Amino acid sequence: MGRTPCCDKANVRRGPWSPEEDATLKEYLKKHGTGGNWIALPGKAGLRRCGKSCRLRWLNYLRPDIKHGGFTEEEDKIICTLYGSIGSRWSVIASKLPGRTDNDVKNHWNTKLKKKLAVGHIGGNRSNRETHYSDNYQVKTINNISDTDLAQISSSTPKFGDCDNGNSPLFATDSSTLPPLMEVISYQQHYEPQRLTWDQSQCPPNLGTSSGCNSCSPSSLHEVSGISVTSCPALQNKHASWSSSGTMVQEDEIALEFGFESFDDLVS
DNA sequence: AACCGTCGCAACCGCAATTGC
DNA sequence: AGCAATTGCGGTTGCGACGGT
Repeated sequence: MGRTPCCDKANVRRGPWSPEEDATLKEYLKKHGTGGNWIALPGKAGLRRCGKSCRLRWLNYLRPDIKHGGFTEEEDKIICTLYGSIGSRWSVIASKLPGRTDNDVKNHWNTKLKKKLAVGHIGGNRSNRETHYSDNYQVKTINNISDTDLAQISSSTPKFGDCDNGNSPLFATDSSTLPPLMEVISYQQHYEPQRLTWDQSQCPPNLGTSSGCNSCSPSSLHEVSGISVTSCPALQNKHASWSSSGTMVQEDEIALEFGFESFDDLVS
């Protein structure tokens, strides 16, 4: 027994939506709404589409309040900042950007912002970290970055959900397991940047979630604009830097990694 | 003009979470 | 409580547009 498919794939259309299909779906939703059941909707609306496909089309494209393309600098900053705080929770990030969908934000990140982040990253291995944080700050273009590098950049982005009693490499107290690049920029109420380290002693195990810290579990992320380091006791150490060598990373270098000219520019 | 590589976006896929029975 | 159906989400893929050679 496998999982029951959401629709009969042989009998549904796939690929790009035609204007007629768009109009049909729009018209139906205008008259009837979703009826609380997307799976049954295409049949009722006379569309040969999977319910999931209808839902996606509506949410990402047909909704009247959707903005497409043309992300502003302000939106870029918000995305970068939130990504630095919570990682790839696109729906949460999108909820802070009126008219933007999670798919839009995700695409924008993958095609534009990630590259901004990658610029300035020196290699994926730890031996290069000293170089990266030295005075001779080097810029590496996206073309020179391997998938492994990017994966490491991505995986090194701290997430509150990764609060796992210090076992996560992201927050390990053992500097040898620290990721190579990212500084943690916390999305505090006033976008106040924070440098964070992991204080294992402040996040006791068995607090009620499998991750060992219910203060910073994903469930606390519903209202992202309210996130602050104070939501996780283990993240309250605000002053230490995150660098295996102990070298404090210059604020403007952080901003550079996001493609901004200065740290003030990033957090303003 | 033809080819090729890159980019950006829409759509799909599969899994986890939620809901309803 | 347990199961199936449905929804939500993030990662990935496919493809057309575009620019460079």
